[in-house]
Amino acid sequence: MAALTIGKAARSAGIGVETIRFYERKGLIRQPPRPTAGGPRDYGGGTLQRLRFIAGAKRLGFSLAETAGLLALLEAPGASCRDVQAQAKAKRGEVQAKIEGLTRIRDSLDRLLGACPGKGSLADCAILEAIESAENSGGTS
Amino acid sequence: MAALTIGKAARSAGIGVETIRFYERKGLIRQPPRPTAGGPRDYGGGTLQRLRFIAGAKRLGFSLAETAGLLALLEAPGASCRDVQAQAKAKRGEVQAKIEGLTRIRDSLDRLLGACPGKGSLADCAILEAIESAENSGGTS
DNA sequence: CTACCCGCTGTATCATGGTACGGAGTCAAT
DNA sequence: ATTGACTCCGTACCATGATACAGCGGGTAG
Repeated sequence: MAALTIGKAARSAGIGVETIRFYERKGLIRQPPRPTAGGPRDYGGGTLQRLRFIAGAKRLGFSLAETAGLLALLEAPGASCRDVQAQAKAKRGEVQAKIEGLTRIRDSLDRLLGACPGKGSLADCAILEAIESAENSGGTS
Repeated sequence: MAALTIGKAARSAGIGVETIRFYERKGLIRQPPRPTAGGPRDYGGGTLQRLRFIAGAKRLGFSLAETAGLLALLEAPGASCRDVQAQAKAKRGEVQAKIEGLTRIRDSLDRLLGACPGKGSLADCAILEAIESAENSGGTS
């Protein structure tokens, strides 16, 4: 396993060098020690794995703080699968709520697009009128 | 129409005083002139209407920059309903794309929740494994 | 030998949408 | 007369997730 410099690790994880350093500052990963022999730090092994984990969690909608929690679980001695499942369930609920909010917004837009003549002066624009009178249903922004 | 101070306008529009000043700094609304007679500025009439408009646009998912565009249309001499409709259609597309991305995320979470035993040690956790190997489909975050 | 890329470090900046605070002035009620 | 509520103004700060840049040093390629 050839030593991975930060640049190679970044490319391998599909993120930027600065992003890795940002994660270090945020405590998501530990900065590898400088080799006693000098030279660049080694981002291979567990560190690269953690970087990939962060990328994967991000794809699933986890925030960095939540991802940090999952990473902490990974290292907790008594952590169980149930803990992870609870996090995933909570996230699923959040995502579902966002979907519902956005769906309401989309439907409102559809309704307005249907009601708007689409030509002529602004005075006849159903969309602007609706925004002004603000009788649209609220969404989880 | 009794003169609306900034505080009353804020309550009336359901936002904070600081938020109104923030919108002024951002150019979304013009700061009303100080009355020659002294005393507080008057946020009634068109200004309050604009504040409500901003709140309505926000509920429909428009960003402040986009809302500024809509407000500019409201004042443009030659603006037509078609311009507004184009913005709304574009926003609908964005919202739809976000919904699809989130739906993929939700489905991934469902799949993982189904595959995960939900008890036992982390070594058996399908969720963590999946995050690490990152074979989940990407989402529009 | 020099250019150039890379790593290392610290700090600054960006976008987004606000929120908070300090200090001064004004106004009405007690 | 003093308190309290409010405005006004400027500036600073928050979270989130990065991104950029300056300045130093080492190794390699031409």
